[in-house]
Amino acid sequence: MSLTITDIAAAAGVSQATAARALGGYGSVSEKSREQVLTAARRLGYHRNELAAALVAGSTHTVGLVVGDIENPFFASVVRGLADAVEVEGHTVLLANSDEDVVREAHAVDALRSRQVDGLVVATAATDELEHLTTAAASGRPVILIDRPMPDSAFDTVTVGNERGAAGAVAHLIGLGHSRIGIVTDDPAIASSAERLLGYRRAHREAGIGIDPGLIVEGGPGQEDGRRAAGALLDLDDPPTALFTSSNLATYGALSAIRARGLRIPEQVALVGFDDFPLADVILPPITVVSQPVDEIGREAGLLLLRRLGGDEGPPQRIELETTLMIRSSCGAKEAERA
Amino acid sequence: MSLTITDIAAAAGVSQATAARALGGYGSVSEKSREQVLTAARRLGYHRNELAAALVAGSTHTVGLVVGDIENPFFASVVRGLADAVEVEGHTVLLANSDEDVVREAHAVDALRSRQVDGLVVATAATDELEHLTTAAASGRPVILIDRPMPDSAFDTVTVGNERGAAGAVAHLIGLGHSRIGIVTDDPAIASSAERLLGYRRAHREAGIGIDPGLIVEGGPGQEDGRRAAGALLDLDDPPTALFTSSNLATYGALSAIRARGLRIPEQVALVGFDDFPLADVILPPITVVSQPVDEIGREAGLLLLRRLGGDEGPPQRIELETTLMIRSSCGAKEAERA
DNA sequence: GTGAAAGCGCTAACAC
DNA sequence: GTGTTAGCGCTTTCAC
Repeated sequence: MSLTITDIAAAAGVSQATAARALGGYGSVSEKSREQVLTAARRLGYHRNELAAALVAGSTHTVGLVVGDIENPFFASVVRGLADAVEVEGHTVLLANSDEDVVREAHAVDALRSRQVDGLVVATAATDELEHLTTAAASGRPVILIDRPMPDSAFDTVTVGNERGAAGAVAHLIGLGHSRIGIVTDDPAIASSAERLLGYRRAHREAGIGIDPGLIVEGGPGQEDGRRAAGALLDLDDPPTALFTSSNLATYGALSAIRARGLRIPEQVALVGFDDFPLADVILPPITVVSQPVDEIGREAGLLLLRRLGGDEGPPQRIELETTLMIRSSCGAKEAERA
Repeated sequence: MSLTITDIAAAAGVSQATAARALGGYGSVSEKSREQVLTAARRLGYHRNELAAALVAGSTHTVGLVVGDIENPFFASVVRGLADAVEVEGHTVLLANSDEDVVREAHAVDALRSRQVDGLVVATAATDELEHLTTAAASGRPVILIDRPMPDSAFDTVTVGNERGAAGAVAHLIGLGHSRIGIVTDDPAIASSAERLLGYRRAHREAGIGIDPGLIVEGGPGQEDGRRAAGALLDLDDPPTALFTSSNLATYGALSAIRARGLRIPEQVALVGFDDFPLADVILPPITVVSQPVDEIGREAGLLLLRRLGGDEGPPQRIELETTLMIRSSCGAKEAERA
């Protein structure tokens, strides 16, 4: 259907192998035949079939990425970071959504593997049923886990300091005088969410403040989950004076719940979110967040993957990136208090 | 390296061809050998190599998508819509960013084509140099253009009623008493942006209001461009009383410029944006926007692509989706005025 | 229904 | 430096 190397070889008057060498840039070809082949290729509009090349060479120059939801700005940035990082080496990203569902994730991994991706980057929704990931890794393809830590696994991971970041945010709230702080968690089965809850607890412990279990509410992956959870917190008889939301969509939901009740931020309820988001510094009031180096997560995963593809056989890497507390105005911190 | 059909065939005690038929679900296989093959495959953990299959069958079950910027929520939703639509038929999305640059776009198209995608969906940054797209289409692979109309081309397109939508938004502003309305355009070379400007003009014309050319400012693809452009408008000696922003990132930028100047919306400056965005209805004040059916754009493109892949040889389709004016509070419209 | 054999477009030995 | 010859893992005739 399309032109093949053989067509170009014929047009250039050389053998198929020589044409392949000239086109592929490997082996040795005389300047003369090189030119002839390249000219013929250009003239006829030849397009290389990477598939055929991959079938024999064993590399598709394609990396698979599985995210929970591409519409989540966090993942969008991860995609961007990964794409930018691997693109410079000629790789392209095959994308799949899991909708935070382990079964769909396994399907996605399968779909990507069957397309022979060189490696896989996945923000897994799994906690224990890692079989689809271990078998993928066992097949010899590097698998890099992002965002959600996997302490006892042999996978390379790129994560952020969830516990430390969360603890810092909650400590900030406590420092501002809050002692009843509600937390809207993500799905607690997701390790990053669990770690953020750990940070919440640690900050309380270190400040010598007890935790009212009723102030810990389980959200979920979507904005609506966050809205519901934050709403439940705000509707308590003795509501918290501050909210800590465990993900950007949870923050969206909390914002929505707060607005729906006509509450003023930070006077009536303070708010800190984990993960920065577009407009966070533009809306009124600007929202204080624990900012994650989102692009960098994707970039580091891409770089690590590239290293693995380059033959790095070292022990599992656990890259942990730092978060930054971006103090804006949603907690009532005065300019002077911003360290 | 990985298991092949031949391995399974051997394990099942049948020929490679029979195993392939059982595994591929084509041709005719007896119930007995079928079972044997499938069992062996499951037991050994066989994974089909789609590449090899694609090489002979001619379909990779992969569609290419080129967007300007995956971090733009508009494109993120398009990706989601497309992925969901094609996934049900077993296709996967190969994603590439163009950064709104025609050269990078051409590279992206090349990268996707060489990976033998079955079809291409692209939000092209091109206006006249369509060669990379026409040659792609000429190669027999369906190419669907989204978001940006291409009136004189032979491509299938999925767009929205840009002019109508923009005109409606501006008419809304005029109806509220505004006569000095600034517009922050996207790159005017992009057809959708040009159409939105046309809508802006038409609304003025139909209302019998003259346009001050100084009120038309060119933005760009990013938030920063919008901020700069909106800022220029606001800093005019005789600034507009209302702003119409031509894209969501332009709206972000305008919001930022407005906040930086401490202006109140809508009292000191009204605002309508083209394209809805997360939090638009949650921030204060909620922002009036021309909402596009974003998921549907991707979905329709996916469905159309699937139809083309299914053999539909009909004339170029031009699907134009409707926008909706979401009246919120950023223009000062009273509840009563909301039709 | 099943097997043998050819071939998709390419890379990679291996001779010359 | 260049051509010949094998495959990569699969689908697809074509006999049987």
